[in-house]
Amino acid sequence: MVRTPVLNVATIRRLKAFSWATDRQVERLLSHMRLQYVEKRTVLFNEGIPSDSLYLLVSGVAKLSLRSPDDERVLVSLVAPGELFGITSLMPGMHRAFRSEAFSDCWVGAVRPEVFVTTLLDCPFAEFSAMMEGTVGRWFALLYRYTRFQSSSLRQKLALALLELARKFGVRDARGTLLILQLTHEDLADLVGASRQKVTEHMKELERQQVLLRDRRKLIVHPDRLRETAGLPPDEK
Amino acid sequence: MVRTPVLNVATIRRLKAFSWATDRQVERLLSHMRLQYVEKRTVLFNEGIPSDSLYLLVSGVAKLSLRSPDDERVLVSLVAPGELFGITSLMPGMHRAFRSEAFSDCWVGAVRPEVFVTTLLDCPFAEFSAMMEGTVGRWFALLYRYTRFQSSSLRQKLALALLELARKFGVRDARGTLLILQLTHEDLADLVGASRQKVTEHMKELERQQVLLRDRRKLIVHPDRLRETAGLPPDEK
DNA sequence: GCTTTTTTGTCACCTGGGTGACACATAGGC
DNA sequence: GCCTATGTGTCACCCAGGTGACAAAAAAGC
Repeated sequence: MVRTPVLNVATIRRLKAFSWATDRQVERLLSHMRLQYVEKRTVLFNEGIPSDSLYLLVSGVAKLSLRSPDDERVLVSLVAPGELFGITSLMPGMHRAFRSEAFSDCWVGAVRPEVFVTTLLDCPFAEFSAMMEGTVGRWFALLYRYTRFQSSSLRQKLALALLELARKFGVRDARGTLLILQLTHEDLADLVGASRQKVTEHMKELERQQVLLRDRRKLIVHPDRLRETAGLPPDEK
Repeated sequence: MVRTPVLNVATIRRLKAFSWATDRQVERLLSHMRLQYVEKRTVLFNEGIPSDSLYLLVSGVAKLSLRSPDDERVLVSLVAPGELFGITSLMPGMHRAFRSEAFSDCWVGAVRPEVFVTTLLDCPFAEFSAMMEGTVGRWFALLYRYTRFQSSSLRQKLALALLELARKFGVRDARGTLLILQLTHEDLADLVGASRQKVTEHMKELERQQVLLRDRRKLIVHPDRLRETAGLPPDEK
């Protein structure tokens, strides 16, 4: 039998994440928090599902991970008691980036992100959320790329990096997506953490496979084929 | 001679980052924005310095990078026109995580983060900022670790990962910092993106070098020595 | 245009870390 | 306590990608 932990205002206020909140705020937040016991190895949420709750780890250890195309597991982070997680729920329309499961038996508190924000900050959730997207959205995208890098070959990393560049700097063109950027192979090498020479080799190979082509020093890429070589599902939207 | 770009309310509102703001808000923000021309290769800010401005890239391309201990450069991200960057300024007391320089000639707008937040969200900056730290702070720490991973050997990655774990799960102990966590070598391998076998080898070696020791299945680490093997400066605070 | 500098392409060679395989140690389960 | 499952330690072998070196091609200066 497991004893429900005591979750009172004083306990919460001791956490770094809430040290600046008033008693009233913490009280209100607590009244909206659903506390649940999660047994070791149980999955709390999976990658890709809509992100509609914010979690507070009360006790135990939680784990954020992802499964790469070739089924390698990447352990992104271990969550310590007192930490908030499931943070994608603070950005509009986001899906879970990582899978979360209990690394040990845990007590977890869940709140709706709207309640969390309006309680602690009293400003409309929609605005806060849009603000987050416009500011830390990039961090998130970067984190996503780097976690994927973890279990990728150089070729896949290049494809991943080029996809990101195409999203940011690409314009439609008869032959594909034109990157309006003068990138040297050395820049690409620094971006994917590889040597200049190997990048040259792989870029040549990608050209041969018609995944991309070059017009003088401008790149024209084919996003669909890039997704394929990166080992991603064939376009999500 | 370079012509100053036109920066009016209509232009700004077309950007994704501000699409949800009112004309009044954008107007007010613009009146507080210092516009500057930055020539290619010029450094806008360096890693480690206090973070007191938020930037909007008006035109051109900016670059976020970092220099690892062994002087390898890591290109973290290229910033496209319309994007905000220098986002650490939204978290309390943070220093710049990356160096930013102009990848091409750029026009850049700078605002104080307080003005940015209070104008667009009308809630006190201190609260917003504390909120950011408690929520996306972890993302930031992760991003930081992953960018460092980029140019590290397995040994260094392990040291980096163990340092992070020590910060989260460590308690002082006569012999060092005890990790209150049952971690298998496989967990560590997933965390640093390596094979279980090599992790075993390196852990043994780190034990031999007295960087860490094991008491049954609990780890006791020596943060100073870990920093050293990770190639970090000898403790920042 | 010509010259200098920067990029690209391609070698041959080396090494860190992945893989598979297996013996041994440890920790739970009951 | 014994048995089984899980974790650790250590091989021998292989390969992706790093390194250095150099030639050819493009760009940039002037």
